[in-house]
Amino acid sequence: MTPDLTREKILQAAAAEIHRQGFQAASIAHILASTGLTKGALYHHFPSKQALGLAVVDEVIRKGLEERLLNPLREANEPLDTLLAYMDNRIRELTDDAFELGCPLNNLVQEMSPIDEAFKTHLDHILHAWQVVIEQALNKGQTQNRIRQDVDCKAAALFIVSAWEGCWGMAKNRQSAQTFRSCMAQLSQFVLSLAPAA
Amino acid sequence: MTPDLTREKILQAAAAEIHRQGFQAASIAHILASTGLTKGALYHHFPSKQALGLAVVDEVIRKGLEERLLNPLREANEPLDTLLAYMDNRIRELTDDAFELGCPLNNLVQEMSPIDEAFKTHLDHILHAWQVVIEQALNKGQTQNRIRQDVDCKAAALFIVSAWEGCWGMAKNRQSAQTFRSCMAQLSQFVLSLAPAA
DNA sequence: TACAACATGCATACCGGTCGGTATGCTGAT
DNA sequence: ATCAGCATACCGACCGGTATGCATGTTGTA
Repeated sequence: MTPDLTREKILQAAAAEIHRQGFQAASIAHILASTGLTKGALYHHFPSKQALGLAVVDEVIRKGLEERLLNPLREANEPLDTLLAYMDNRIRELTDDAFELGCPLNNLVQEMSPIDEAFKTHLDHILHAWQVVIEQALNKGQTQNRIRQDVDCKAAALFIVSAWEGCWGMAKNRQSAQTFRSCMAQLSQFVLSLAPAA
Repeated sequence: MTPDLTREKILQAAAAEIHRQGFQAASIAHILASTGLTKGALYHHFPSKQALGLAVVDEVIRKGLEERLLNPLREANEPLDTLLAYMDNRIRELTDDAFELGCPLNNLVQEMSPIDEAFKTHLDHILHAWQVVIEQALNKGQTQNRIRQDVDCKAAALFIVSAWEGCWGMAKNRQSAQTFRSCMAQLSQFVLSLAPAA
């Protein structure tokens, strides 16, 4: 068993525990119990619980979003279609149990941003990257005349990300994929309402 | 000092502590220290920490929302104007420090809904009442021909509440009233986009 | 009206359990 | 012989909750 694999096991277990309980309520003991490792292993690879949490943010949450959404959007020729298609995919694929625990990113933002500067910074980097990617997608849409020229792409992108997380939050409370579907459909309508009058 | 006043002091202190730290991280000792009271007082008026939290939800958070928004909307002749005016008021009046801690309702929803059934139920009652009030405002707007007849008022109301909380969440992460202003302005645009073509 | 009996409204002291973190020891590879 | 890679044992701090004590009314009874 290589050291890197041990580190990865701890990271994944921590990500799952944090997703379930939140960061503050996440128990080091639970994380270790689910891996079969002990504190020696954890504190060999991570100096503190906070460092472990930040590693989860950067190496699990951020990486996941980059791969699923941000990179495809950056490389797309028709990013507007890619964005709408991705929203549509999420609507169809995510099931009820996905909303039991909510969006890992949104969860940490709500919990940690006001009480931990480092978390706030790392999380905001993700949200900002997300916003910028959507903003550029809207900009490209403007050059293609698929978005009205008077639209403030930066503000619209900020709203889209915010509302997206808001949809997650509502679906999490209802624990209902149907709620998420309905919400995201309205968000799609908002994006479409940015198009020029037919 | 009447018993009711003691209870109220505990409630307010608990609401503030929960707003700052979240429910799970909220410390009974901190709450009591800020009031000058002791555990005897608290456990005389509330059987448990959970009961105290639920009382905060019902008697502080819910009551506040009812008085500020829900009741005025229910009684309004032009609820659509009342809604837009309220959103505008919030945009202008709330300052940066209001977003340091975020929306008390949204905070608890994100933290407690997945891990405590009682919290989930009580919080969902508030969200549902909020949604219904907005839905009825949109319905009234339809009878007044200020909202298109093809609009799904229930779905639109659900999205408005979700996005509203999403705006809070983003502003909380950025700790910026300007972010909230920009976001809520886009939400206003969404509401206006439900109107018939001019 | 006088006094006992009792309940209300707290304060104080204490409990077991869990937390994150550390100091130390062992083991195998280099 | 050294050091990375872990395991084990232990620590003080804090947690929510409880048991008990003690005033201050409030009520029942003669």
